[in-house]
Amino acid sequence: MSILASKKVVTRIAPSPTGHLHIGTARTALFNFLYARSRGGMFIIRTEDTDKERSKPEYEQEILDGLAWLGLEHDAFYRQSERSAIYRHYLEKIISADKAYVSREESKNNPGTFVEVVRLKNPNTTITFDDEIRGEIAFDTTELGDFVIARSIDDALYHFTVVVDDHEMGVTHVIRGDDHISNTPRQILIQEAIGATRPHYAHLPLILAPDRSKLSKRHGAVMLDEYRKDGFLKESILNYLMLLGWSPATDQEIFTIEECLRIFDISGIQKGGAIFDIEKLKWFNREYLKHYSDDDYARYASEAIVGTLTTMPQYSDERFLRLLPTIRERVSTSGEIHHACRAGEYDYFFDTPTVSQEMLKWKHDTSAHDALPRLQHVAEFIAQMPENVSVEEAKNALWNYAEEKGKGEVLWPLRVALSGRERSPDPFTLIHILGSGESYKRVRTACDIIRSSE
RNA sequence: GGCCCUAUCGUCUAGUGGUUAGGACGCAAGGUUUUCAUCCUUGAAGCCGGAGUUCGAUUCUCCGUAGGGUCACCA
Repeated sequence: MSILASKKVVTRIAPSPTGHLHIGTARTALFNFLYARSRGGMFIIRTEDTDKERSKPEYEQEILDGLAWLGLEHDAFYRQSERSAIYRHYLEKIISADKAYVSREESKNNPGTFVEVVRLKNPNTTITFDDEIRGEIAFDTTELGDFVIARSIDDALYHFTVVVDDHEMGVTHVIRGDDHISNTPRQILIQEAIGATRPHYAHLPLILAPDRSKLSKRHGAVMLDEYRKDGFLKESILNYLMLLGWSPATDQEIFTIEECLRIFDISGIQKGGAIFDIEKLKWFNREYLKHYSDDDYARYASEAIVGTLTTMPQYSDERFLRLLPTIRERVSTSGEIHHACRAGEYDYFFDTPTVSQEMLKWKHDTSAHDALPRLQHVAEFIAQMPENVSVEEAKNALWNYAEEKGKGEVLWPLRVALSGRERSPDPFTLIHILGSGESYKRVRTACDIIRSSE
């Protein structure tokens, strides 16, 4: 093993706190985290806040919170705004080595005023680097010219600070988005000027919108926080992001973070960009939610329901707890529960529904009156059930009668009488959730409605 | 436009110089003790195009085409 290969791996995520935590930043962080951790290395977070105008502390906080929520723990944290002395040191060093120079010119930001920017002396060579994902990439740097690396001796710019920091922090692997490929040659030029060793580069394919352009706000939710608020679990997000642009070369799709750590390798990273598919993310979320205990799911769901129902069920409300399995098999996220509640989807479990005659008909060419004797009979069965009747008990009590009279003839009007809806869980489940007393009342009400039309 | 990158079902992907090109999401049909959902089964759906190398290219090479990224005193 060579000296270089045995060197401790150091990776970093270098977000600029100029906006919310983007889902793509989260994925880049994940890959950096996995690569470092799977090799016993270090994972650094470095806030690149050299743009004083656009950088905001609250964005930095959100980024840190988001990554912590995902469980991507870092070994070190740096803030570029606190490192200007270091940048100045390197700037002075390369200026005196005649590899960069101060140039007095008219400010582009403030026309009319003059500033002393620092420009790198471009040796005008062709830079070739080996990308771990794409192989060899060559650039002719002539067209870059003597580009600006600092607004002033005390105010270094992005390309310069990145190179100095990666060098100072011993970063061995720069794993970042595809959009940085064209930045790489100029950063290598700076490395050579300050005498830094070149790190390994791995440029990740971008996360794309459905139209194959770079995923951005106009495509909908791109912030990690939005998914978090919608009730996506960190496990689902991590698992989905992991498989977006990376493959283990097996059919396995569900991974714990420990498994990811064991099998992750750069060689499995795709070259082409990957479209973000919310449907697949939802599927992952359902999968992970399946492992929740009833109690955990109750907590998860009740948070989404707060304030959405006309009659607010308490966490301890028995009826609400009995309803949960039904909700669970119908939604992917707590956000969906929230929307369904707001749309009144679950109101009939807590408030008496309005039952229409038309809907009580099993077949359109029949009359609602045909349902009357069935419902009256069913009401008698229900009257004999215990209040906390189970789904099985309800079914056993009614099944023979339903078979005898025709399942649709009995079960359809019963289900409508209980729910007031075209679509709902089956009547036995409804009786169980509502309780036999409430169920009896609703069936009697439906009978009254039919009679009142005569 | 210059430079750079990419190309297997709609989407995420596996894979090979000779395969019935595999899986997952989604979709469709059928079934699971009426509807919805769940679950099960089945199905439709793909190698961007053209040359070249080769006995044989989805796979290798070149050229197109398409898409994307990037061209700041932002990061």
